[in-house]
Amino acid sequence: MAPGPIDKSQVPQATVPRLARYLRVLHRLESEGVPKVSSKELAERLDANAAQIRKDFSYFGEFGVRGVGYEVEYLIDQLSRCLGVSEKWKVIILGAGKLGSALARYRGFQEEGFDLVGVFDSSQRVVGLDIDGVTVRPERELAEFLKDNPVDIAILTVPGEVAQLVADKVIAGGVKGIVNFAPARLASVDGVFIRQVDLSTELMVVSFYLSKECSPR
Amino acid sequence: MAPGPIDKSQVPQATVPRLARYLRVLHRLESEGVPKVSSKELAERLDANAAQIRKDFSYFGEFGVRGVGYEVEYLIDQLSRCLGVSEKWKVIILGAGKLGSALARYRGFQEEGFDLVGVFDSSQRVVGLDIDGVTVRPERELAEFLKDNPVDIAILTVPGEVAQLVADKVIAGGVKGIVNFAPARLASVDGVFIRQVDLSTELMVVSFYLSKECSPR
DNA sequence: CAGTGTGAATTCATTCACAGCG
DNA sequence: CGCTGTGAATGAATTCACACTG
Repeated sequence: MAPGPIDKSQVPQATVPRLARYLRVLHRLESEGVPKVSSKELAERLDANAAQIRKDFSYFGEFGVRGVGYEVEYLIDQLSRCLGVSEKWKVIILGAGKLGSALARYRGFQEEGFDLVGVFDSSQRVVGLDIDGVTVRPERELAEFLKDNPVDIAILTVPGEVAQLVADKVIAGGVKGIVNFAPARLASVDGVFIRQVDLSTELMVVSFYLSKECSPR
Repeated sequence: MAPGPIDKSQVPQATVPRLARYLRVLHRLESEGVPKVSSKELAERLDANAAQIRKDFSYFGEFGVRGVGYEVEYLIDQLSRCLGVSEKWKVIILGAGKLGSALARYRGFQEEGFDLVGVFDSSQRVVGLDIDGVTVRPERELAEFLKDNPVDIAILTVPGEVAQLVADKVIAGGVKGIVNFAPARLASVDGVFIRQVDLSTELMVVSFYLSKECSPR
């Protein structure tokens, strides 16, 4: 498989977040000094199906050695490249409330090729604050900032009512990817990838499975 | 359909988070004073497929009127009941770092039947702090707290290294649902529902779709 | 021979299309 | 008539099972 550049639209959508999880486990294995791993061992760590893991890899190439398994370091390199995390992405965070500043400090982002270059907020109360070395800027400077500093990805942690407004601004400024934590569906735009993350939905999913039955009426 | 209590294991897993999103849109419609809505109108608001929405509802009952549509208020009641959010769930948050306290303050949780009854942290630096009326308790008091105050759902916002440890403690204390924000897969336990939420995975998914191709080697 | 890579089989999810009802 | 509710058709994702290789 994979005799040349891969067409990403051929990769099942469900595969993509799994690749990220494989990568995390592999990093852990690497830090434990484990040199190689089989799909079966990976599957146990992830409680997943070994065939699923192999198939997921197969969309991108042949990364293993038959009868042996996968070399951890090599597999990390390959998956990182496939996921695009070996490139350096410029990221900004819109909204420096609790969630925004939690994300700004989150180490996982910085470690995986995401370079936080700005945090913006419209409230005077937080503008000027320093979050782990990044100063919170006033939102009215956003458009100008984007002119001078091309940004790839915007993380939206603004209130739902202004999410679409802010999204429009960053898209106008050339941002090509958005992770939206605001509880508001954003209008889709050609050439811009939008990922919706819904914290309260997660709680409701848990409550669904906890409430034992659902008697009608 | 649905002549009696519904068997939740019959409901497609993909349906559950969608119900939560339907509910949010319906609440918005309600606050706009809209009395009824068709599956087509809902679909437009959500950019989803109208048949999908009707089918999702059909797992739980017949909520609409043929030729007319759905009464907004009635539908909210029904879906809330199906999702279990009309029950009152006792929730604790483990880990009062930035993310934990962001979630503690998040209004959406409180509004939808989730009652935050405690926040715990192991660090002296945050124990005793007040987060919107809830005091951060020392984690060593967790087991005792759970004995006196039954808790349904635990939100884990602790570092990945201690996530399993903390999860074991809350499960021992009778918690039946966990939303885990720590980047660590938790061992599954019978009778305990665990939902993994992965913030850095979301960023990687975006980076995947942004990086235009993935040339091998 | 152990473990990958992958067609084929299966399961799960979405969408279509229309009968049936208010 | 218009819109729901739902079997049937399609499509996507997962799992099986085994040929193949180092």
